[in-house]
Order: sequence, then C-alpha cells, then structure tokens
Amino acid sequence: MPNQETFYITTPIYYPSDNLHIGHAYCSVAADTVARYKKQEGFDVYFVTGTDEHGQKIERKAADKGVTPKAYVDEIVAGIKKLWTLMDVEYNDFIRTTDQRHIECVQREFKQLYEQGDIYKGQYEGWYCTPCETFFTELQLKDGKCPDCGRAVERTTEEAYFLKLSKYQDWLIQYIEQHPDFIQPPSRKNEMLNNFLKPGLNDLCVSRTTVKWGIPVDFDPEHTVYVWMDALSNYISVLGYGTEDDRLYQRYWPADIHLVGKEIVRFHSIIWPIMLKALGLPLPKQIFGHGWLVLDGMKMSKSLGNVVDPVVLSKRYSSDAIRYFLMREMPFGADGQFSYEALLKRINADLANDLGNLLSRTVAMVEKYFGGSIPAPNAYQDLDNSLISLALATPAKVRLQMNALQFSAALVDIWALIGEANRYIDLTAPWTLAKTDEGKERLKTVLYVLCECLRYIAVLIAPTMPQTPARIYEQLGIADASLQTLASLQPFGRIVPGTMVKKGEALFPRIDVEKELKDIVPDVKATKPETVEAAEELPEISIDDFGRVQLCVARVIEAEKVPKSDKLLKLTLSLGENEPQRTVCSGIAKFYTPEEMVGKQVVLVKNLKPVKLRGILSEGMILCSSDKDDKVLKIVSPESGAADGDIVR
RNA sequence: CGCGGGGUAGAGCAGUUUGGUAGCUCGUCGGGCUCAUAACCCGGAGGUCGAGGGUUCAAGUCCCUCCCCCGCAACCA
Repeated sequence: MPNQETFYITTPIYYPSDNLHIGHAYCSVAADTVARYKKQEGFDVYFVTGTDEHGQKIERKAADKGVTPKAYVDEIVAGIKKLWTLMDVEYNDFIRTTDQRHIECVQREFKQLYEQGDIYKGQYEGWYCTPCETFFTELQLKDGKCPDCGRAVERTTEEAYFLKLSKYQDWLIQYIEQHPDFIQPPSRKNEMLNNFLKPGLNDLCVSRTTVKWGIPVDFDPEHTVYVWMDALSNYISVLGYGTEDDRLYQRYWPADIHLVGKEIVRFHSIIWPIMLKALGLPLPKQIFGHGWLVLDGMKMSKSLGNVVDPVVLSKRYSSDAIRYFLMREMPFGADGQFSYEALLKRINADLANDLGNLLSRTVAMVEKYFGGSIPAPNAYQDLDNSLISLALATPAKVRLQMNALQFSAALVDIWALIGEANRYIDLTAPWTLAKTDEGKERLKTVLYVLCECLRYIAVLIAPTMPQTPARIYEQLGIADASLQTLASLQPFGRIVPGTMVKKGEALFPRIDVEKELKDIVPDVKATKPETVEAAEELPEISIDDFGRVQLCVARVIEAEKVPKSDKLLKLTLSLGENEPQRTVCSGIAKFYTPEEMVGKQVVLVKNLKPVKLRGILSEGMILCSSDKDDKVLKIVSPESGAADGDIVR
C-alpha cells in the first residue's frame, strides 16, 4: 500500500447560497467517475469536494432568513451531502471553509506571505454601494450600478492587503508555456495567456474590512481574508498542510487534477499557482476546465427559472441513468445541451434497449436452453473470435479515453462492444441452434461468450455507473469479487462454466417518452419569465437633490468612433462661446453614426465627475432615452431655438 | 483587425493533425428475426460539409477573404 501510486482529484468547492443544480452535479459526477476509474486501475485515490461558505451573499441571505450565516450554510451543506450520497459521489473528505482546520491553514498562509513580503498593505479602490455595504469591482457592476440592488455606487477607497501577483507573472507565463498539459483543454490555456497573463497582472486584493463573514486576518483583525485566497486554499487545508499531522499532504500533494468549471479556470490557473509558488509548494499537475450544461442554449440560472434539479431526476430515474447521461451526452470540455427529451431517449436507447435488453435476452436464453447454467464453450470460431478480440481490446481503448477525461468517448467504446454483442446474437441465431443437437453444442459457445462479454461490460461501466454492475453480476450469478475487476479482463474466459444465472428485473425499464415528458417536464417555457426584474423604483428625492445635477444644452461639433470599442463614440461638445469645449464618451455607437451626431444639440450632465473611458477622459454624459433592454436608444434634445450652453432644469 | 471555440442530413455530434468514395446516434421509411424490456439485426431516403475565391489529378480536410453563433475580455458617465 505505501508504494502504491497516488492520485488526488478535486472538485471546486461549491458556494452554498442555494441548493445545487444539475451543472454542479455534472462536475462532481465527472470527478467521481475519474476517481472510481483510477481506483479500478489500482491507484491510491484521494477525492475531495466541499463548500466555500464565506462572503457577503451568504451573510445577507442568512440575515434575510433571520439565522446566523453558519446555521444557514449548515442546512444547505446537509442538502449537498445528501445529493452526493444520492448520486453516489463518493468523496474521501468534505472540506468546508468554515472548518477550524481550514481557517487556521488560511491564517498561517496569510501570515507567511505577509511576513515574506508577498502580501502588502495598500489602498483598495472600488465601487461601493452604501445600502448593501458592499464593494464591487468595475466588472461586477451591472450597467454601472450595484449588481445586487441596482442602485448607484460610488468610488471609494479602503485599506486592504494585496497579493503580489505581478511579481510572479513572468515565472507563471513561462511555467504554463513549458507545461502544455497544465491547463486543459488547450483553448483555455490560450485564453489565459492571451487575455490575462500577457497583458499583465494586477496585484490581487486579498482582504476586506467591510466583509465580516469570513476568516479574520489574525494579526490585523479588522481585516477579513477575501474570497479566492480563502477558497483556493481548501485543496491543501483539507490535507492538513502546515499542521503537525500532515501525512495526507505529504502523500497526496500535488493534486493530479483540479476539475473546475470554465468560469473559474482563471483563478485556478493564475492565482492558485502564484499562491503556491509564493508559499514554496509544488503546483497541481493539471487544471481541467469543463464546459457548462446549457438548457435551450442558455446557461442555467436561477433567475431564468430554468434550473434542473438533480435530486428530482435521480429519484425519478436512478442515479446511474443520470450519471450515464451526463457523462455520455457531452464531450468533456465543451458545453453540452441538456434536455429532458435527450435524457429520456438516451436512457431508452442505450440503457434499456442496448444494455438492459442484451442482459435480459442472454440470461433468458441460458435459462431456456441450459436450465440457467452457463455452459462450457467449445472451440471458438471466426464469429466468436472477432467479438472476443473486440472485448479484449476495449479496456485499453477505455483507458486511453478516461485518462484524457473523455468520458463520452470511453462510453462510446464500451457501447460498441454492447452493439457487437447484440449483433452477434442475430448472426448466430441461438433459437435456430437450439433446435438440433449439433446446434446445441455450438450454442454453448455462443452463450458462454455472451455472458463473458456482459461481465466485461459490467466491469467497464462501473466508474460511470456504480450501481448497475452489481445487478448485472447478480443476474449472471457472478459472486466472486475477483471476477469484477479490471485485472480480471485478461484473458477472456474467466467465468466458470456451470455458474447459475438468475433472471431479474429489467436493468432499466423502458420509458414512455411522450407521456413522461408531459408528466415531468416543468413547463420551462411558461416559467421562463420575460420580465425577470421589473425596473426597480428608486427612492424619492427632494428638489434639492435634483438641483445638484447641473444640466445644459450642448452641440456636437465633432464625433468619432472610439477605436477598439463597440459602443463608444467620442463627442466634442460646444457649450457656447464663453465655455471651453468638452469631450464626452457616450455609449451610443450602436445607434448613431458619428456623421449623424455632428451638429445635433444634446443635453449634457455638466457637473458629473470626469472618468477615463478607453483611455479618453470623458467630462460629463449626454442624456438618452432607452427601453428596458437597451434595444432602442434616442438622444434627448431640446426643441429648436435653444442656445448652446443654456441651462436645463 | 482583443482572445478563444464553433457553423457537416430533421435534431445532437465525429471526421479536419498525416487531402483520396461523407460517418455515428436519435428520428423517419422498408425488410428480417422471435431469444429479449414492441426490444434486437439489415437496408433505404435525407447533406451544394456557413459563403466566395485559390492551390491540387483530387479539399469537409491546405491557403485567402467574408458572414453568422457562443464564451471570455473590454465596455456602455
């Protein structure tokens, strides 16, 4: 055991602000499938999942419910663990960022990095939403407003700690280029290099004073460790890194695979390696970014009301069926379509018709023609040999695909064997053979070969479908565990003749798709809310408030497209003889050409704080009307007769 | 010219590295079989391989140009 090769695989730690949907299940099932496969291959596997429980969103959700954040997440986490049990996701450990072991680990790391100068204290500048008491980055803002409440935000600064990403940038670029397998699939690697690393990294803000629900910086308790530094550390805190008993860490780190969604590849392939490098620790061998399950071409999300609940699905069909579908339907790495129709068709075609029926007809024939006792084969003929050689070749094919995380392709290879076995029955026509004595001798070989193929199939599907193999072995009468391993697939013919089969229930009963679709499918189309959020009403303001906004008439004297921007026009405005001209960038390029803007009179917000947009200083903004979806946009202009510079009120 | 992915039969996809009769699953039509979960097996119909141009004896595959979709980034004062 101590010399056994190890394999450490992780899922992301999920954010328990709500119950998980099928997309999360997809990721965990994939990780579990790999873990099981590697165990089958004889690796000493360690598989970890968990939850990322800190942050404002949870703090607020808990407050809304009138419970403590911990109580709130406890409940969700219990649900998540139940889900994994239900779906046979068999992890070795479940790390919660609220675990004491994790908290201490993060604090130690933080302190070490601070002491060695990789974390320093600076000023964080961001957009602050006062009612929500939250900082947002430029990116998080929605239409320049608070993404949570939709109200205006203001530019503010606070004291914060920063991680020196910039210091390690060149090293990381080189590392990624020298280790082509580090970020997979390759498209993601290119994305990281071109979009983030090569343009240059900004140091990362790793603490907040406004967030309280998090891990305190122990030497400066005003500060809370912020998001990624907290979350990413889970992969080593769960192994006891830095504690007295760090045997797991010693044994399993570095991880073989961090399986993550494509939206967080960035953090795992930039921040995490830099953290580890700074700590002097080895890097994980691979970050694999998988795609999303999309429903009707849209990303699944609560607000769209198109969330698919894995609990409902697993209970209604069987976790094996759902797992099979998830792993079979999408090429891993790319986005995949989810639809109930596709799910049900897969279950019927692949599981009920091909696999289930193959077992059913084989066992039935052994019972009918040989009283349930698997006969000893006679000499193999060409037909037998071609099926046998396919069976023998399949494990290697599967191995190749599984090691590349191509689950779908691996299952296709297994199903090719199933298909050949079904064909074999047709070609050998056992029902005809059974009619003569000579034929019956031949039939012994045919049925033996079929049973043995089914055993192969059961072994090979086990990582994806943990429940089904036992049901196949039971019907085949195979009780010997040593005949249920990958190793037992060499040589062909390990089933002991005389083994008694026993017909059981259908492995996967056929589903009446039409009827089922009517029954189960929540009317996604109907619940897809067109008006997801009604325009939020702003609070009343006084005339004085309004008076603080200085508006005036201005005339466009020059207009040009801002390079590299889809939406911006750079306008030069005249405010009359006595005022200097102003430059304003306006997001109207999709609606107005520069030519048609020149000469137009517009209404300018004169005392707006200037900002740089695309490197151009914009001194004010011009008023426009637009519909809810920003599909229609019209400049607000005074009627003719107004002079440039006139006040608007 | 921001980066990346994609556009192949009604649907979902493979094939593009190393040019050489366009393939798989589902659906559809016809046939076979009766061991089996009305399952299984065989065959047919259905494709200008996003558009245009080029290289070549030969292009889904190589080169150029363009269009469309998606993701990321940027950005909408």
